[in-house]
Amino acid sequence: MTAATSAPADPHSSATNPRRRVGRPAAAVLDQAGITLAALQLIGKSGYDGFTMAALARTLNVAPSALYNHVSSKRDVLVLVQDHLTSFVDVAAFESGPWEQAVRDWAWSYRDVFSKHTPLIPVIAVLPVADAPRTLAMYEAVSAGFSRAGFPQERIIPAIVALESFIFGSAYDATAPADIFDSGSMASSTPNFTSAVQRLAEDSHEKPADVAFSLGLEALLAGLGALRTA
Amino acid sequence: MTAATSAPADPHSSATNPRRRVGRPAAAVLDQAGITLAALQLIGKSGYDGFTMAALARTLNVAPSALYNHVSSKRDVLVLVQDHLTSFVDVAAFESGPWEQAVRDWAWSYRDVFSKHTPLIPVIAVLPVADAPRTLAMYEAVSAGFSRAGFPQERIIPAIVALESFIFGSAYDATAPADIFDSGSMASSTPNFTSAVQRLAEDSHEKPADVAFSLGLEALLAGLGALRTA
DNA sequence: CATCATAAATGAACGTCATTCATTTAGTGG
DNA sequence: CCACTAAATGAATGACGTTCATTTATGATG
Repeated sequence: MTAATSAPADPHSSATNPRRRVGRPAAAVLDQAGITLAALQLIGKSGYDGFTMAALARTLNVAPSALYNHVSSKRDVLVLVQDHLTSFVDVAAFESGPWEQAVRDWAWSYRDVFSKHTPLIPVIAVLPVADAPRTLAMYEAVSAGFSRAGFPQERIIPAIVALESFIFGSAYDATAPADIFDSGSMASSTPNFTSAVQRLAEDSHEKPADVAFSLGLEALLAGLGALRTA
Repeated sequence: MTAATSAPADPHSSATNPRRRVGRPAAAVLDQAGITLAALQLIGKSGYDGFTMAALARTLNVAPSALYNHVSSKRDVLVLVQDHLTSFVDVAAFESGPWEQAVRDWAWSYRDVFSKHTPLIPVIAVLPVADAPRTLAMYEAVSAGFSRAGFPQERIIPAIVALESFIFGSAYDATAPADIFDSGSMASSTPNFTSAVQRLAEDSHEKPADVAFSLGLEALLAGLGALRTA
């Protein structure tokens, strides 16, 4: 039933793919950068459900086992993807702009990037920074910004971690279905909650996840900003 | 190699298990509550890696397929577990105490419960509240507390969502390895970050995750509290 | 130029899981 | 007493991640 079964003989066949060969190719077909880009494309096209080692190998015209010459596990690929995505997070304003706006830019872009990649969050959250150079570079830029803004050294990391925790949680929230708060048949037994949900729906035309993110971020900005020694 | 293989014949055998039978037993062996408790025990003993439908069935002296008469998928079991765990989250103070302390109690207990169950977070974050009655009850208690504390109706849900996002993200952070911020060989190229990490380690004797959680929570309390109309 | 170690690919296993299904059985309502 | 049905079995299925023996082109070495 599989493709391999229906085209059994002749591994040199150029009918299926002119570039397919056996043994070492003219130049290495694979490397980590190529795998990362292919993974990113595949995820974009098929989502994380369709993201399997077999599917990834297929887009690279390679056998699944070939991938293991360049990465040691699927998790490894996810780490590569994560680190690549981090380069799309906007830290520019930390170099010059005012602290509050820099954090705003950073936080919104960080959330937006990873709300499309929530399956990476369990990976990031526990990943030693040394394993992801671009992620480390992001932390350096952010830390520098906090330092310049007058934060006491020992508060910088906790403040960043707190913001990041909020961002990761919010990335999940941004993917929640619109009717997540519909209490259905139990509405009558939860009057306070139900009326709060209704009032939100009536009053606001923005996406609920954006309202919550904005509210929380501004609260954190105000609270954390108070730590600065001007 | 499996137990089934090594004890092939006679399903009525009482040697392996005196209670094992074929067909409908005197009373149903399984129900959702029993499955939930068994799942919780299994997770406690073997973690989420060891939590498989086969392992769950084994602890219940039942074939894996039998579970599917009571739940429709493994995810279903996770939802049941999640809802059960939610009953351990402390919402008592919302009924009487001052708002700030109620939120503190709630947030810390919420984080503590789910930091031991982070694989549930992707499930919770996207789960319609109607599918988890105890979770819905928690929201009702919290909403009531916010209402009583003088929050405008349309801000209650966003405020709760913001707090919850922070709590979920912090639950992940609480499980991170201690050396997560060790920048290793790249330390010299990230001076700001590295010195901030060092200063934190020197100054604080508490767990870094707790410092960050406290810092973020107090900032959110201050910022969100300002929304109240006394 | 011959040879040789090696990087890098293949494809055929494996083992683990969740899930499905035909079948069997034992209570229960008519 | 009988038909219905809830609830269990265990065998089968199909993904999927990963391993491994094997093969081969390539570049370095002599």
